[in-house]
Amino acid sequence: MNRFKTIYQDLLKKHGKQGWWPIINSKTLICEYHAGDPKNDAERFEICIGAILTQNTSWTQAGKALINLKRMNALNVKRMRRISDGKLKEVIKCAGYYNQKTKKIKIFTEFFSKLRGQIPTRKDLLNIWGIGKETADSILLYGYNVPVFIIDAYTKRLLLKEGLIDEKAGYDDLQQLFHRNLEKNVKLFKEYHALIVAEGKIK
DNA sequence: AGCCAGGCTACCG
DNA sequence: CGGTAGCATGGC
Repeated sequence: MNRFKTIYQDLLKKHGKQGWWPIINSKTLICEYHAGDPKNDAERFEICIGAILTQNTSWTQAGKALINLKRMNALNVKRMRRISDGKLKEVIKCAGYYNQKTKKIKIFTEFFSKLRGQIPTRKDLLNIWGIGKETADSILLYGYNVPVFIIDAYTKRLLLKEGLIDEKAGYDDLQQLFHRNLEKNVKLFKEYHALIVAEGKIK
């Protein structure tokens, strides 16, 4: 049993199942965690927009912005295209960086519409303005069930604390560590990343 | 009253 | 190339 697996088991024991990615319940307009795979393109689009909104922002704030969009029925390509930049800025304001995020969402929406149900490649995602490694990997893992391990600030802090990396390790270094020490299992990757965030939050 | 939040881009040397 | 300022609001 390697260290990466025991850390996972410890975190699972401590925090319980997280069930990411949260999806808005259409009736209650509440973000729910049920750990199901995305059922359709609408849910995938919602996950992608949520991933952009939560960049360097707490999910509490990103979720509010997402619900605002859901309430005005703008969480689909057709409506998102029609909404003005000014209006979009207004409703996502609570998630911060609203000028940049408006531009990112608009650009991403065009990309998404051209996918027509296909799974995007990581390379294509990274070529989109506003989509970096963490956002791309979040979209792939939670939106499309592609087994890529997501690295974030919490992940680095955790591995540093465990003495498994040094300070100068970068995103790709950390990702390789997880890929080499765990079986490529989508459910495991989803839950593990969520648990790392849960652990990171409480301090 | 600061500091931080589930990053990314642009620009600097 | 690696390093870093700027983006912005809300919660604590």
